[in-house]
Amino acid sequence: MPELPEVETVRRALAPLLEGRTIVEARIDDPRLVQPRDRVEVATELLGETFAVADRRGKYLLLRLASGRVLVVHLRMTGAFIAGAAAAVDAPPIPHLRALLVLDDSSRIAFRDVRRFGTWTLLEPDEVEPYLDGRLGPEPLGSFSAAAFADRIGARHAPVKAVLLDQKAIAGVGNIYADEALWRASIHPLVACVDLAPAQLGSLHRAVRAALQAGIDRQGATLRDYRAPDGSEGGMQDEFKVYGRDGEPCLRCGGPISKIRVAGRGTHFCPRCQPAPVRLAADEASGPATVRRPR
DNA sequence: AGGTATACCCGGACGC
DNA sequence: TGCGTCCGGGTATACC
Repeated sequence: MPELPEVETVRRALAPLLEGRTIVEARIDDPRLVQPRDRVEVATELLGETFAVADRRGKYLLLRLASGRVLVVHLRMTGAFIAGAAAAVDAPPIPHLRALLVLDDSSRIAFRDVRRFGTWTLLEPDEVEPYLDGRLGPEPLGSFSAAAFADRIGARHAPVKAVLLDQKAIAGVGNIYADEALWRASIHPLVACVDLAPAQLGSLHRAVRAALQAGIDRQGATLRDYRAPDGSEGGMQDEFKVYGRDGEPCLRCGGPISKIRVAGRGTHFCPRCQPAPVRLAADEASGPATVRRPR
């Protein structure tokens, strides 16, 4: 599922295809994509617009238009752009096609979405900043200091994994990269942020940035649905330290990776390298046998 | 009130 | 073969 690294990969691929191009045909097939707006209305507003810059904030793709309006796209679980040969007129039909843009160079930009959770939100210039600021915390790969990170999450009582998933805390981290970052920082996903030592907050800050950057460097992770607009797969899934590796040996200590549920999400970690919070010791008898108390 | 937990949307994958 | 259950991003709603 697309998180920051996947969305950034999509942005980089779309930018040269979109920037400077004018929309000569716009079609929105799925009313869900733009609700509560009317799909014909949105398509009509897009028609004749020229793409200025393809930008990103967190997991949102910001397709800035010459008029100052912005098409804010969220891929959610299975949303994907298809451009180039796979979207050409003579290409085979695209399953789960939800929208289609034709540009003034005759190229086509298709949007496919199996689960239909994806959204296209067309915002007026003055709506963009309030929209994003109301939903997102700071950009983790921007000028985001360890001190700012600690200020932001250090007092939270929720499990650190839940806080990493909170887009208002830090933008762009999803389930996969949260697990990867916690492993890199050797922090148990259930530890409350407020219980993290200053050094741990520092190492988590570094780990979040490193995990996301690794994802971008490998052009994202393809588990089943994610594809870049040209249909290519990412390579990050081969680099995962813990995600999807339950039962397999930890790459640091050799012990078996565990899987539990945190904040309603499947959570992978190494019980030996990422020691459980003391608070959990009482639950140990009823919990999974793999959860160990730190020594 | 503030923060946290849960239901919900949707449809493919999986298991019985 | 078929049906029920699971999964998950973000938001609305419930909860404490």
